[in-house]
Amino acid sequence: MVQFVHPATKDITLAGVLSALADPIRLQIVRGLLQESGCLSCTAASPCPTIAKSTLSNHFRVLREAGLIQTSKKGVEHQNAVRAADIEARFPGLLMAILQSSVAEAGA
Amino acid sequence: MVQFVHPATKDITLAGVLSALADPIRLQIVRGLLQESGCLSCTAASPCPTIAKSTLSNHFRVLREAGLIQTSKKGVEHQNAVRAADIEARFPGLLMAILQSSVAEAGA
DNA sequence: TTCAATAGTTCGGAAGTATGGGACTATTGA
DNA sequence: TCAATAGTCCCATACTTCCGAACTATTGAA
Repeated sequence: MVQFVHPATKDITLAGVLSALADPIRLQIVRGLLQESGCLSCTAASPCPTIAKSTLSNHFRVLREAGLIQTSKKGVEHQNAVRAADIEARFPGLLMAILQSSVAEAGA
Repeated sequence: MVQFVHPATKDITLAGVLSALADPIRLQIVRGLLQESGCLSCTAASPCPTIAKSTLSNHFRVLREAGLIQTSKKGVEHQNAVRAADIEARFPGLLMAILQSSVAEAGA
């Protein structure tokens, strides 16, 4: 049975998006989610295995509250997906610009 | 006599840019600087007169360290300018996307 | 049904960060 | 030389972030 949990924020704010993605770990989580067809459990989406579970949970909470991801629960796992369409509707071009900058930085 | 002070960061990082602009006051400072032909003193660029001088000074330090602005000293005032070309060279499209999102948010 | 395993959340303390008041520096103009 | 102005520096308080430990919820097996 799949059910939505932790309903994501209704109103996505710019400050929320920027401060959420200002953290390199959260940015990598979002990048990972978009690459992997957009659905991963929390631990699977972790960019670094040494991060404490509680810290990771906190990062996902921040991403949810910023309206960047939506989480549904399937069995014991949580499935996380980027709300790409909602973000694009609210702030056209923003997410892509940030992700491209992230690629540019990694490539440098 | 004009002289450069507080040399701005050499390497502009994405995390630095995002966390600097995640603060609404700093984002408004950058918007204000770009509107007013890009040069304003610290107090003139303050979006809100009730902010403490020390807090404002701190915001400008963050913007400088993120590489977003350059500060030169002319007499008793500091002149601040957005390093638009440097930012564009490092992260094409990023600053414009953020500023347009800011306008979109304010208009909503 | 009971028990263990797994996935996340919540709590609390330690460490880091932001805010603003007051003292300080530097420049100008009287 | 003195007062005024623009910013910076320092410090105390308040707020965040990180992690370990305890907790909840779901599944699957004995």
